[in-house]
Amino acid sequence: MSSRLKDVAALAGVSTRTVSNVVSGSASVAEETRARVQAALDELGYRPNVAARNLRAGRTGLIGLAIPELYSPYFGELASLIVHAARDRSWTVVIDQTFGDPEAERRLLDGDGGRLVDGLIISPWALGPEELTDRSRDVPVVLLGERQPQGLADRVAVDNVLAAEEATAHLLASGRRRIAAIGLQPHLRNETARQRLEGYRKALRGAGLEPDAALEQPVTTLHRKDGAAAMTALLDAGARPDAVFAFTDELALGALHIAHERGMSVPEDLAVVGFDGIEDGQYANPPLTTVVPDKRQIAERALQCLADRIYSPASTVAPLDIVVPHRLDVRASSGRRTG
Amino acid sequence: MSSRLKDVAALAGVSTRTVSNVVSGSASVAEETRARVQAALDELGYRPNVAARNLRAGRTGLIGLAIPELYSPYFGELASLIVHAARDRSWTVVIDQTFGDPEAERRLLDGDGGRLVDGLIISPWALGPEELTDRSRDVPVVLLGERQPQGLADRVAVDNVLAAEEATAHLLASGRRRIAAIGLQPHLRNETARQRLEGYRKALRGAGLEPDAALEQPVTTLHRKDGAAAMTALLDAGARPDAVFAFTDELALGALHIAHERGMSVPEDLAVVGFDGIEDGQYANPPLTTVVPDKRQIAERALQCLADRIYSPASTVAPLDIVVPHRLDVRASSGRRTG
DNA sequence: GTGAAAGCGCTAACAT
DNA sequence: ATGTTAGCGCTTTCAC
Repeated sequence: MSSRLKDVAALAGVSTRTVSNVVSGSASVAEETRARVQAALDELGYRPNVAARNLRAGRTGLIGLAIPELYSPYFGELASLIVHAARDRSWTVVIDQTFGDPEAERRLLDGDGGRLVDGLIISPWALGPEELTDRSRDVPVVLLGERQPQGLADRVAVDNVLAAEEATAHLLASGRRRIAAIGLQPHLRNETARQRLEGYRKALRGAGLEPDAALEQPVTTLHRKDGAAAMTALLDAGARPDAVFAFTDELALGALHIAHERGMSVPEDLAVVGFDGIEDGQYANPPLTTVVPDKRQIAERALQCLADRIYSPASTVAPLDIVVPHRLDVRASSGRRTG
Repeated sequence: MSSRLKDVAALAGVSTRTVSNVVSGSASVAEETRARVQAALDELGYRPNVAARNLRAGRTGLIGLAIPELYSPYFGELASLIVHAARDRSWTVVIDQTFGDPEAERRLLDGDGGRLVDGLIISPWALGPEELTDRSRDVPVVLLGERQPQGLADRVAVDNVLAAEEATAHLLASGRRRIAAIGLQPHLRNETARQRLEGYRKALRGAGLEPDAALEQPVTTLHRKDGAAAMTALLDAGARPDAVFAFTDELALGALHIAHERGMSVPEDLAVVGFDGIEDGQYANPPLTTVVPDKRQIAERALQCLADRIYSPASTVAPLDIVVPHRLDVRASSGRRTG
């Protein structure tokens, strides 16, 4: 079926060495020979065998991206940026979905039965900081979001505490006082929700308000339906919030949906702020105010970390803790109250 | 660094053959030997070298998924399902984004400089049916959406004409008469938009209406912003539609957004129907009526096609043209008009 | 500038 | 049941 270097060499009447040189362009080849080889290459429609190349090179040219799920807008956007940026570095991305399963995360960190990838970017969900530790460390790993306390891997993230504090402060500044937080995840070891909660409480205290447990609503996962359920629970419990800070945009959109269903007008009766800067938010009714992490930079820096570790395996540079910028995009959902 | 079969064999005092047998579990090994080998395996933290295995097997265990973009909800959901279903078949998916670039699509079909994947699932965007033809055909290909007329590849899709006809008929049934179509793409060779337009017109004619060019609005790409721009153009041109059939949900959501901005109430002043069944639609205001392709089945059947071709390369089964079911999810955005 | 050949790590055909 | 070894297709050292 497909032809090998040897076939091309035979056809061109040269050795495989020469064909290899022509293909890679590395060493110099006499012009006349090159032309003859190229003709043979074209005639046979030669395609290099990646597996053989990899075996030889000791690298696969593949990097892994492990995210909870691909279908949610935030991870979709992030994955898109990473796949794109990886191509610029001649890497191909293989994507794994963990669906928040700690076993799946552990397995991937552990190498997943086979050294398939040269590096791994993982966005942990179920695993907490200390569990990110004990792994065989065969390939470089970059953590998205979570910090690894013993410093066993590079890490790229926004400043969640600060961002949440700013989002909450923005609501406070528009005169809101009963600001609900939607998105606590006490059942997970994951730090992200904890940090956003911390920023939220910090802002409240900074404004002289004491956090009210009745306004802090946990969720199971981070989808629209969870935001809707949380909002429903909040309202049914009589919490009477005048604003909501949701830890993700999807949660915010779910909450928004329920607010409409219940006849509350946004932002008059209820201001809503989300987190993630997903595209949907701009087209919600009203458009959603949100904390926008610089996703492009997350992708870029994560790949840069991987590149540094992969191409300088001996490097003893201490693990990096990279904080990427974010901004608060203020839109209509958190406008000043008119009522 | 990482250990090879040979190292394990040396440690356990057996041959590589035996270690290989233990690892793969294929041949029978004496219980006592197995235990000794297993101990050595564990001690060295052995991980098989995928590249070597692939080279030996003549397969990579990788399949390619080429889609226009990963960040849009429809492709995100589809990719998620395909990645998931691939894992069930012990395949790993490498994702490529073509961003609607015909060159990128051609390159991927052509093998992309190296036989990296065992099979390719591609959702063509810029390339038309006839251009899908001339390729080296090294690995099996499944086309999503587009048909390849010479029958050079399997194809999986919904019946676009029928689905569009049903969507339009649904709007007609609720008394709409000036139904706009948003999503024509005359600049592309791609068949999908053409088929949905055909179904739309068919339904109109079936109701005794003549298609009105002023109500047929082209778009450049298929995002919310394009839907918004198309809706704006339609309204500014004085087309006065009483309903919109958008060829994708994202277009529909963009149109919905503008309708709200212009103070039109949905569905009273304007009914809206989309296509794709993305999750966002359910949480829109009002929730979006949409044609829902059975995406799970698209993923499943596409992988099945690939599996059949990959594992029976000699098979002469004619290329399949698989039509997966769809349904119309009627939600509030196309409710009966009250005005 | 080009050829011959070793070897990357694995599996399986061929031995015993 | 287990050892020995050829060979998957490629790159590259060594020789000329």
